[in-house]
Amino acid sequence: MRKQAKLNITPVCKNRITAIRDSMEILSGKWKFHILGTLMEGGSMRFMDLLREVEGIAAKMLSKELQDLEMNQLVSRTVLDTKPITVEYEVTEYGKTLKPIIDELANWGVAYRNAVFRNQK
Amino acid sequence: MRKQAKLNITPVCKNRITAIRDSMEILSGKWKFHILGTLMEGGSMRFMDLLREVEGIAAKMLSKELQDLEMNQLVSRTVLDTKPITVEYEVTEYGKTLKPIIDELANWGVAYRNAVFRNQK
DNA sequence: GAAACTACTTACCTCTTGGAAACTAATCGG
DNA sequence: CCGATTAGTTTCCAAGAGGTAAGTAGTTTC
Repeated sequence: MRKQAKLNITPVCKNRITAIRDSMEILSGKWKFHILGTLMEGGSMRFMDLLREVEGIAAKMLSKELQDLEMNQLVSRTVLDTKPITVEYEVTEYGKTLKPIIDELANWGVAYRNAVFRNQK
Repeated sequence: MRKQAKLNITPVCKNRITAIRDSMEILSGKWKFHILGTLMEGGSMRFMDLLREVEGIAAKMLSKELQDLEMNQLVSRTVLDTKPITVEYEVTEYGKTLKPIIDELANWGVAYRNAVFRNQK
């Protein structure tokens, strides 16, 4: 008799894995969490503000990532009728549902820093 | 007088952003969350089990990602002295501190699915 | 009229990610 | 000895992520 070695994880778990894949597809890339994190702190911000605040990002990347986020309704884009035209970006109500993830990510990163720091002392 | 347009986000926020970057560097790539999620469900699993359970991953990728995770002490590797040699992987106690992130990610992904489903109806 | 600021876009190029497939090496069953 | 199973490694390759730099276009300021 052949060894079966099937674990057959429950459907619930399969859904979990699918859910994780969905989330990560939407939030993939080097900059999305940074942009969202910054926007959540700063409220509504203009393009140039973000370019200055999100350290190291290039205009091209910022533009592309903002488009992605807008497409997924996580961020809203508002063109203001000011002297030199300005555009305001804001995290949508829906985007704010990501706050728990971002907070957990930030918490873990802080704890990681502390752990590494302690170990290297 | 030149316009200053400096937001000067607080140091607290800078740390937050740095923390997010740290987390994402360790957890980057297409498969880390999947592997961790699967291992958290399955307890200790062997290489071939993971290869079967983590849908779509290739041996090369699984091997590389497991090495990364082991290096960061998120997963432990134990060689067992069995007839055909087997290797068990397990999430470490430290790795388990990632559970909140993974849970939030899964929750959000489920909610996202539901939202899309409702909108497309 | 030149320079500067707004918000981008475009072109080009490089480096990394990740997939497919084949190969290694040890051991066991028949 | 052959084939299967274990846990990988190696090689080759394609696609995409992301960086640099320059260009576009409208408006305001000097």
